Amino acid sequence: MAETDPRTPRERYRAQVRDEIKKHARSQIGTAGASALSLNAIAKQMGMSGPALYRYFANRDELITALVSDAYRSLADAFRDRAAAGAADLPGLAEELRRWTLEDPQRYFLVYGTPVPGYRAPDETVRIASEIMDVLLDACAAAEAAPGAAEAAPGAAEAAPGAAEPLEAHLAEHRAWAGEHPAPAPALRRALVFWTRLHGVLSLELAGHFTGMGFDPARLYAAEAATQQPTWRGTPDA
Amino acid sequence: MAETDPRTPRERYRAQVRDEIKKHARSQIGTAGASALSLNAIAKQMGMSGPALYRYFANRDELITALVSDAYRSLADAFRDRAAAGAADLPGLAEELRRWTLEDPQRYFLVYGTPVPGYRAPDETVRIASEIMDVLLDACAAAEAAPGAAEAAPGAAEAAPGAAEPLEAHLAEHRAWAGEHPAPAPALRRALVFWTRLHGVLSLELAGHFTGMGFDPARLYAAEAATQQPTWRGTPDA
DNA sequence: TGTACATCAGTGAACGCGCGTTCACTGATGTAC
DNA sequence: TGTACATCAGTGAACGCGCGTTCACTGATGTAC
Repeated sequence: MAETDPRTPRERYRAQVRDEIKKHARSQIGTAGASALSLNAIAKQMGMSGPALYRYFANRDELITALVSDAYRSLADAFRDRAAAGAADLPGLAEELRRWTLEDPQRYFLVYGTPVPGYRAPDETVRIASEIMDVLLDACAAAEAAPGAAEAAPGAAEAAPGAAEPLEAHLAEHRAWAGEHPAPAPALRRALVFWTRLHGVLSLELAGHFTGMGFDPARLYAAEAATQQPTWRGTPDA
Repeated sequence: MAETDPRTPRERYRAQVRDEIKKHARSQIGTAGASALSLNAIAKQMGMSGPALYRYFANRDELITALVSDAYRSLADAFRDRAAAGAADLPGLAEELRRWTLEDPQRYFLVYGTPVPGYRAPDETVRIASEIMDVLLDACAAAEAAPGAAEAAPGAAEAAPGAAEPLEAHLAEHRAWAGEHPAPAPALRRALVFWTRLHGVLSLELAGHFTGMGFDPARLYAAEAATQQPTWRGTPDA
């Protein structure tokens, strides 16, 4: 079962220390904020001298880049795994996003938070972001094809009819972000709306804007996640 | 028309310099990020020595506190003014929020962004936040009473019926955040949903997650803002 | 198997820098008689 | 109106600190013959 590791012991050791550095970096970011990352402080936590870290990362920016890439990667993996398990319907993805976020909020900040001061995200992130979007579009295309989607589609049944159609028309003409995905315009709209609604709850929740309000954000999140699910013919939950 | 200013020339001068410090602080935050605020850098920009700022703010934290309070205050004022002008319907408030946000994005970050490292927001902000919520609840209560609200209310007409009612029930039992406001449960729900949907678009937009996607976030925002508006009896926009 | 050499992880000293903040001061502005 | 005094904005030097990063080095680990 355990495949023979082609790496030399030294390479294994390197990878291990690299991971430990990132682990400490993550925990430091978690308590202090994105831009408050100090190489010297990490080294101290690890019982090493500061300059030792330069064996593993060329400089501070490269460490941050690695953290950002890892964060993107972990979300994309979570989505891909869920899709591979056949549970990539919209509520399933919503649940996965929330789980991923709350399990380790600093990851969320790295990907979706206020951009770090002078830092420019690596190009890799663009590619991973579109992987994530692909899973989402698959789910939306499926939802679109489900019975009941046509009549009960939010665009048609939601309040203020007529507000959604122009958006769909606009998206149909500006679908570069969807890449090669063949999702029809209503699915594109569904994906964006789904995505922004979830982030609306999550971002306010993480920024602490619901603390002291008394209600449970998870309920709000679940309700928002459900808005993009086509209506059943039968009764819900039965 | 110009009322006699009861302040002494010295007091006026103090207020003026204080404002100028905050102005430079804001522009510094805007380009660099929330926690990258340096008193010495501000002083240099103003052609003063660093210690001079201590005549106006006891320390760095007090400056940040002032900036945060100002940001909250300016949004509350914008909402209050809009309400006073009789244009505090939900699309109107959505428009105001977007205008306020894009006019000066650092204000948005100060209020709704990733919390600053070790910084604790002043208690004043809680009070101002509830002022904002009050205007929102007024608008939602009005929307709730509008013709068409009952049938076309998002809770009833949106996809996945049955997902909204439990949320309303939960909110009815946890309405501490609504303060004294007599808004009924559906209005509470409407306010929260409206609010989080707008922030979902804004936060992703400001974090740059729509750049390169090709479509216009303003369209998405407008569509989301319209979801909580009750349907007319007649045809929309006509 | 043993020796000679190369690789490379980690150290400690040092660099220049900018930070928040204090302190004793100077000099201008305002106030009281 | 003029003088004496108090107030207070702003300065310059100094503090200790932690930062990212470089450099020459030591000593352990791995490789080649």
